Amino acid sequence: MTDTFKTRVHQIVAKIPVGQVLTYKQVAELAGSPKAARAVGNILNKNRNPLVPCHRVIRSDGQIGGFAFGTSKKKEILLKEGYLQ
DNA sequence: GAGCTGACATGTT
DNA sequence: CAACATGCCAGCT
Repeated sequence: MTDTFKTRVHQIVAKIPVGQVLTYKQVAELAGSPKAARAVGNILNKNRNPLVPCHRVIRSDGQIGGFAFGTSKKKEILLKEGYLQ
């Protein structure tokens, strides 16, 4: 199995249910590197796979963070998903 | 094909 | 507010 950090991040993020979000740090920790929060954002940013809801990954501060299609768009999606209100 | 540098959507001190 | 720590990717040589 291709158990690389990048692949693992994709699998974890793809399993996030609607209305729920994970932080970059949480995803990095589940992926096997609790200090690789930045790497998680990098993977989603460079790969931004349509199969991976990268908009469901936010900062540990509760901030939206960033988004390849626009930070405002990410907020809008979370609003629509029900995480925000 | 292999190695190095820079950039990045974070986090902690 | 600013600097440092940690990991991956893209581009260049």
